[in-house]
Amino acid sequence: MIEEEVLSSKDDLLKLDRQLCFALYSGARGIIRMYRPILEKLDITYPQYLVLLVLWEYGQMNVRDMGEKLFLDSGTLTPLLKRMERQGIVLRERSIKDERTVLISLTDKGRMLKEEALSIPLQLANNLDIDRKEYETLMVALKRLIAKMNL
Amino acid sequence: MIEEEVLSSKDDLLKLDRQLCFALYSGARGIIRMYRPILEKLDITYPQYLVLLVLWEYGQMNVRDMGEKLFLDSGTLTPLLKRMERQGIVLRERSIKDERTVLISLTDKGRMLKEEALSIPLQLANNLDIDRKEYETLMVALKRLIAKMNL
DNA sequence: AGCAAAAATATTGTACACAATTATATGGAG
DNA sequence: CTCCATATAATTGTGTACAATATTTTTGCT
Repeated sequence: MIEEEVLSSKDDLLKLDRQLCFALYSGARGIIRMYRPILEKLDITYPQYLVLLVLWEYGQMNVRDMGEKLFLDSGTLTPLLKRMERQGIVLRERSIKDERTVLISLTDKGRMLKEEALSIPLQLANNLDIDRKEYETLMVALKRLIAKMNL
Repeated sequence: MIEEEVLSSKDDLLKLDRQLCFALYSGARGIIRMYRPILEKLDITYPQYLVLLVLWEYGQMNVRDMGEKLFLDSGTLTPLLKRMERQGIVLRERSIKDERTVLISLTDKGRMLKEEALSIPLQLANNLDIDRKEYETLMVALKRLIAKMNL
């Protein structure tokens, strides 16, 4: 009996239930799923929402800096930003100072979306039924983890 | 001064730094990025690794049950499992009892991969430099959150 | 038995992610 | 001033995610 437990303990490390990464992975997908119906009303996806968050907070920015904020590369951002440009919520223009860079900025439509977005954080918090303390605890733990990764 | 702070507090809710979802999203991607070089040696991706974890733990299973374990639908799983079949690590066969279902099982190659995978959890824990306690705390918090989502 | 509804998987189409490569522009060494 | 290493985006190719739809099989009902 005891031997059996000892023997099985190595296998336990591979149980799905014990995987921190799977908890993160499914947690992220789950919460993005909760954003979906809300963001659909603004006709944007979650990664597009992240781009807007950055632009609302910092204003005009080139692709590289945007990528540093979101941990995304040009392979992901270029087509994503082109879609947002087609929808008329951002502008993409080559910098005159440095023709290598492309500056991303908000259109009036993009700026106006912020008004509609102001209520989103609260909606999410309500839907998740999470209190301020639990929120902060999880946030701190996640940031400690992220800090340890070589992003 | 005070007014300004009050006025800006609403905006703060939209700051990237305050988004639990972004922390989850980038944390998940960051940790999957740490798995990549390790899983590359086994010639599998992270979602494929999850499929193997399920099969190693539970044995043969149909697509629906696999999807319930991983929160993935057939639209994602079917092509993923076909790729794994081409690589010779799983078998896909229509059930005789119920021709609607497709049973997924491990090949010898798939079973043998488990031996190589046994060291992965420890490698990850080391690379992340996370201790048992912090690990458990984060795990509990994440599971509480996931339980509140309607997956 | 016969048939409509439900169940399981597959397919189609869109949108990320990301590695690897390409194309263009800049800046500095000689 | 020229050339070359570096920097920045874009492109290409592969692999997920997921909504919506289609296909096939089973089940429940009369």
